[in-house]
Amino acid sequence: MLRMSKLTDYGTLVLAQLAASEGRLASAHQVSVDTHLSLPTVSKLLKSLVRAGLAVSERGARGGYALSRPAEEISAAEILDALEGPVAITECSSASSLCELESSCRVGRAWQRINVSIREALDEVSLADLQQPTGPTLPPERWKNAMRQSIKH
Amino acid sequence: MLRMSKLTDYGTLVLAQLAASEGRLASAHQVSVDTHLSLPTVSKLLKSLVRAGLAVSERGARGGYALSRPAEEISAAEILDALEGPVAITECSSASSLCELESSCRVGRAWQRINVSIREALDEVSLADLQQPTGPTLPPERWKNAMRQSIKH
DNA sequence: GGCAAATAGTACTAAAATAGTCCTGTTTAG
DNA sequence: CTAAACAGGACTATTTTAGTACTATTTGCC
Repeated sequence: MLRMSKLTDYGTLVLAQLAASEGRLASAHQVSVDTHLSLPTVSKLLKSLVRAGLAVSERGARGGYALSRPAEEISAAEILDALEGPVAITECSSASSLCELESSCRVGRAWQRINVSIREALDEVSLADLQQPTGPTLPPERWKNAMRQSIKH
Repeated sequence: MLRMSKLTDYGTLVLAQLAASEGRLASAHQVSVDTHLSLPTVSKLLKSLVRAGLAVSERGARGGYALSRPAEEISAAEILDALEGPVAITECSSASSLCELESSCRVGRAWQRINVSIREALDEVSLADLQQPTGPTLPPERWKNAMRQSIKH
């Protein structure tokens, strides 16, 4: 269905929460309470985000997490990269013997072009945009459509 | 990793094969041989494609499959819709109680905006484009980059 | 110094989605 | 009437994902 995993979805909430905490450090526990996500899950996500460089941490008592950069400078593409690895529509059309067929390799390349388009779209949206939907809004009809699509199945 | 399923990848090969057969009907067996995919898998895919309206079938001896329309008129978006259901980055940010937090719902909406961008990208590429990579090609460096991304992990 | 509050890292389990196969039925040309 | 071919559904195995638990390390504070 070309969807991102739940963890990535949760991760966005966690990042949004950190963004809302401004300069202060937020503990995993605090984020867990604020987002209504379980502590182990939040903890796991925060660790990944630190490793990916989107968040910074301080250890010990009074420690916690914060964004490594302003929300405006964190793109949706980076969030996906951090939590599900690099965006890649196809897996290079599967290394197997298939690649001996020209047609298959051609197909693989074309999907890669699509991949680039998607990546560009993701690069243009920042965490700040994800928080504040006061940006350029779509006409109601299109919203409804998009919603219906995402709901059924 | 925001990738499409293997079946969708295979499905593209199958469609490309049908496109290559021009007006003639191709049997599932023939497509299986040409694409190097197993017969049951090809068969399953062709059935889905017919149900989705991308291919037409004729039953009985001498029956087989063909595209329902010229390859130029079949978009990548339709292929994904047919084989993995509607493209939807998030699942409406998961129906649960989370939606009571304003922040979460906001986040959900923003992902939907990204969703629309992706869909637009997918609408612009046709099956014919997927077959013939002689379209506007990207500079080598970008290709390499995209490749590296899709290979590792 | 020692305790409590934190993060870091890793390993494991359970659940869900995916891929792949098989079987049984129906259609149709020869 | 038989063989070739599609239609539909059910089932199994594999893989991925989600979620949890455990242990180690760091650091502030009394």
